[in-house]
Amino acid sequence: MNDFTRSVIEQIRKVPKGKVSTYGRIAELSGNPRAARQVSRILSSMSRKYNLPWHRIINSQGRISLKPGGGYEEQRAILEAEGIEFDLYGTVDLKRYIY
DNA sequence: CGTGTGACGCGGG
DNA sequence: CCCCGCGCCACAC
Repeated sequence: MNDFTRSVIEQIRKVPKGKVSTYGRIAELSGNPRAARQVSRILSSMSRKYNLPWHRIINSQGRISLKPGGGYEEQRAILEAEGIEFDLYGTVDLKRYIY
């Protein structure tokens, strides 16, 4: 595992319950602003093993990136259980919930 | 070693 | 808001 990956795991773990962050933001904090895609890949392949709060990472538009039937419902349910509110378009107010 | 694939992001229509 | 294109990048074939 490289330094970037280690940093991504560390940064994701810092996002507190009731807050969210974005793939791009985690990538920035980890030293590579252009690696948002890698962050998403790390989440999908290592969330279990490294016990990551994967559900707290959404896209830059404030929307869940998983597809309906592909995890969307689960992620949304967990976030709502943590107090995150979604508008009728499935968008969360990043100004309010970003970490 | 090319080619296709995303849990991405940004701009534009 | 939706849909596209383009750039980006590790990874599976």
